[in-house]
Amino acid sequence: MIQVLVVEDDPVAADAHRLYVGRVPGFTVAAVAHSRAQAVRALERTPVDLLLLDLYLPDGHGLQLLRSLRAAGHSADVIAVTSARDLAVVREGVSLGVVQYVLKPFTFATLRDRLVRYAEFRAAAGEASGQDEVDRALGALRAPQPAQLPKGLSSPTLEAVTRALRAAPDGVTASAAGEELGISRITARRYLEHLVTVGRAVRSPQYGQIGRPELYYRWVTQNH
Amino acid sequence: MIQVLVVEDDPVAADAHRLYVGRVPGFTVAAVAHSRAQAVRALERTPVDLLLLDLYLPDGHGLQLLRSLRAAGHSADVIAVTSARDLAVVREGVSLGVVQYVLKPFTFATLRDRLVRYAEFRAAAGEASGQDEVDRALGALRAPQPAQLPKGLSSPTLEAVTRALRAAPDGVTASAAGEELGISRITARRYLEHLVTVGRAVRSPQYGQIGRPELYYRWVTQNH
DNA sequence: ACCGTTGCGTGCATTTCGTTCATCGGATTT
DNA sequence: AAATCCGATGAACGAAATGCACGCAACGGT
Repeated sequence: MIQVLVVEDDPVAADAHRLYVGRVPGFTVAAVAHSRAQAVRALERTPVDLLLLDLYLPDGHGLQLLRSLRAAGHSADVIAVTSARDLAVVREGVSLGVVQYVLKPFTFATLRDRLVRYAEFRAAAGEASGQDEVDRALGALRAPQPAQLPKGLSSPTLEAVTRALRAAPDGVTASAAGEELGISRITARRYLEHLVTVGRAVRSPQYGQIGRPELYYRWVTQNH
Repeated sequence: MIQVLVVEDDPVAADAHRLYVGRVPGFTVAAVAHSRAQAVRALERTPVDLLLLDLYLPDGHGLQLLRSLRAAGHSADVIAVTSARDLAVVREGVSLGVVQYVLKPFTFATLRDRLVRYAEFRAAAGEASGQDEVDRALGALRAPQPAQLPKGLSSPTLEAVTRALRAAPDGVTASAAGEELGISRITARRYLEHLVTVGRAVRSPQYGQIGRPELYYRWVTQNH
């Protein structure tokens, strides 16, 4: 369970953040702080893995808090949650170890996405076999999430494909999905691939027969 | 011009890094340090935007240097250049503001790619209009290194074979690997041979029974 | 020296993938 | 109302990844 410290001066927003984090499986809110001083105290009292940090605090800037944190040797990770849109602040944050930067106002889906990505990154352990594995671990953090449906995809078809995929516990091939839905293999593949890039499906080759292996798409159950 | 401090104990490697960085337009080597102490002195003398930091130093770990750097309020960015493959170190580095992680040994193309991406990220300025723009700035640091596989090889299969190989401390034959993964001996052999040419595996014949000796493939743990 | 045995290595058939391009219908503009 | 554009789909066509078949190489035994 990842212990989270929510740092946010606005009581209403702080409460919302607390609720949001609590709704994401694998995360718990260890404490809520409304100022820099409170955050420091909370960090002394309880072990914290992750800070959800607003940058505008009544008694100082969030980056200052972060700097003193690092100076004290604390290595908690940080997701900056702020309305600061200055890219210089983003850069500064990165050099202080900010792993994600979420602009206010944000939806629950956005925050959840970032938290899940962070959990993925955090779960990486052991030895990396090569550069690619290291890159994948880092990439989990920084891959942007395309909010809207890419060009060429329509939501009714996406829903149909999603339904067909979820109904098949052992996965489906693009051809099978297409045949079942009365659409072409090409279209089915487009939507299945979309689901893969969004992280809702995984694909794995199925060997055995002669010829090129078939690609099976499987729905990935979101919750832990 | 981005001022770079190369920190690397091995004089040969340090020189190579110096030359590499110098060859990338927009980057200049401000100084070269062969130890933690030298690095600290160099940082006091000259302004530095970016550290090319080896993590194994004769007088301390690179992450220690980084921690003291942050404590001093220095906000230079860091690209870790090391043979340390422990993903825990990668995580620790991220929380200290490491923006890129390049495994040794690396080619000039790899380093150049990372430097160019970093320059892109650094060039971002002004106000972000929305979350997507922030994500794009951060995404510049992400490395979608396609890791160009030779024709005829697919990455899922390669991963599967790699896993099977790493799981067998005494090595495997192509036939055994194939049977375990549900692929043919031929395919297994293809991927194992690829791993040999890339240097991640070695093969050695196993005599003893009647007939032609079996070829055992063994994972090679790559340290320093 | 020869022979049987066993597994390696490669040309080739096979099947599917992935991409480019044309089509079609609806929305938007003139 | 005509013309135009754009977004979604499918057809066709290489290319790609795999397994089969077969020849050959490397060993122990006689």
